[in-house]
Amino acid sequence: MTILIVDDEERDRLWLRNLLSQGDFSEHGKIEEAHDGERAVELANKLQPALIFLDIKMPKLSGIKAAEQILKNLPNTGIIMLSNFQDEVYVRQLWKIVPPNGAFGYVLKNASNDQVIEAARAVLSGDCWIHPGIARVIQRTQNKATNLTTAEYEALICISVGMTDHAIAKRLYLTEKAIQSRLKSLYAKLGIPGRSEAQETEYNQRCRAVFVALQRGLVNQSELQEWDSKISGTKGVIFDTPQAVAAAVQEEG
Amino acid sequence: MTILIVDDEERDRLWLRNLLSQGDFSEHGKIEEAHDGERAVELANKLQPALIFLDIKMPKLSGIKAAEQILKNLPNTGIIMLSNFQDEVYVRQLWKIVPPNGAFGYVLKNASNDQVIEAARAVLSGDCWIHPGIARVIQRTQNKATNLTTAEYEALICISVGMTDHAIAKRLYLTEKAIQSRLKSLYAKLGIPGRSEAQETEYNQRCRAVFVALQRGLVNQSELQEWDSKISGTKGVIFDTPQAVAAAVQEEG
DNA sequence: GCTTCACCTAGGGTTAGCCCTGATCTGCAA
DNA sequence: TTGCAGATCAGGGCTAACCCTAGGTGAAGC
Repeated sequence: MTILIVDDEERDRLWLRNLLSQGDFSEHGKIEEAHDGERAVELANKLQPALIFLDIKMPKLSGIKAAEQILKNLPNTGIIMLSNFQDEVYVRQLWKIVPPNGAFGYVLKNASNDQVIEAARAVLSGDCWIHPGIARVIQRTQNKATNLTTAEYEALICISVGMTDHAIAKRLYLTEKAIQSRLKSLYAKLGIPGRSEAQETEYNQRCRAVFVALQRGLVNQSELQEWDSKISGTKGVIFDTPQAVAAAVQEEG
Repeated sequence: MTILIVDDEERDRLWLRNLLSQGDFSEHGKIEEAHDGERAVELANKLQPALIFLDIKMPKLSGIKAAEQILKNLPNTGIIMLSNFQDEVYVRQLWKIVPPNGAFGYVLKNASNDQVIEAARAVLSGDCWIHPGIARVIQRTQNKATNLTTAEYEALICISVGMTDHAIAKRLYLTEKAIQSRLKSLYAKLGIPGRSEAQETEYNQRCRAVFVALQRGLVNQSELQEWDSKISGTKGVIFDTPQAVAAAVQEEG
């Protein structure tokens, strides 16, 4: 049985390797390492490991995207994601790429040694193991009242990088009114009181929404940076929503 | 010579301990450990170590505050701060508490082993060692055109947690016009174009300012969380500016 | 003394963003 | 088919947030 450890930080690779070799995992096989996502995909296809530890934040190819490519060829691979943060963004993304009955794990990097071992065993025997710290995050992504639609999520990202309603509307091929409508329901789901609620505490909803989203891990710093360069750098469609694609095509033709 | 390692993560303590014992640091003394800021201050006063490694983000007492207390009693202690992020907030805070000619270091946690050793040697021989990654951050804190005043920084924090101009003014015992004035110069220093500049890209300055500040590390997530609870929880003065204190006293009396 | 600089204040104007109602269209399910 | 729910769009009202100019204060420095 081969285990693949993928992380760009030497310290973390070392930590996992020591941990795993203390258990009985390495008895029947080897532990291999990769430093980035691209190499991880290569090695996974070559070695067909039973278990892969994948750091999320890596150069070249993120852990999420690497997992997507690996699972395309080898859907039975057990994958354990490693993350520093309990970010809802990542959980959202991960949920989309794992096969319905696939076994995967999600452990935070401050996990105890026992927890990592536990997660490894669970995934190897076909179960999932989710770090307790992000249990409520998962729940939130499945609760209808708090789970954001793609439309609301788009709007959130746009205001987070500082775009105006007008700029967002142009970007998404919608009217400003539509954006305001999206924002309104976004604010509601994030639980931000409006002017009419006459609360004690006054909020600038727009900024408050960004703040709350940040605290909940709906967006995070490095994700936002990517979005910012994507939005300011190029022209055309950002999100692959049907309307946007249609409008973009129509405009060019 | 005694060395003190302060970090709430076992993995990082282990990493440092191994690293230091490989060098020639532990020959003439011991390496001690602490798990949080309070314990660090205790141990520092008791052991009077020549060198202290301090993680910034810790429970009970942050590394910055711990350093402040330690340096009060033992100004000649060499202190090396450890941080995950190259955040300008921390550099700002640190700059205020270190003695003018004190020796200190600032290393990021993704530093190589050699860099840590190098930093330790430098600080022990009375020099400073700053991680290359934050060199430009330091430069920015000393550049007049980009360095924020305390007033602008206050305003930045307030809009970052989502307060309105009105709420900020009430909180800081100022007029809304004063807040707007602060914000205006803040936007200028952050390089955010206004409506009048008629740029291609339109920005909501308020949100954009938060975004830029976040990317530069002028504010960060955990800092903002603290500010938020401080602001929404209590009434009265937030920042210790003279006017605010005076106004608060006058109001009560 | 004077100058400089950072900061607060003020007034008056423009606009973006939030609020409400209501209409249209879609897809989904009873 | 009917009804329900969601998303989009519209118009009109309101206020917070930005823009400009300009005067006043206090501290630091020549």
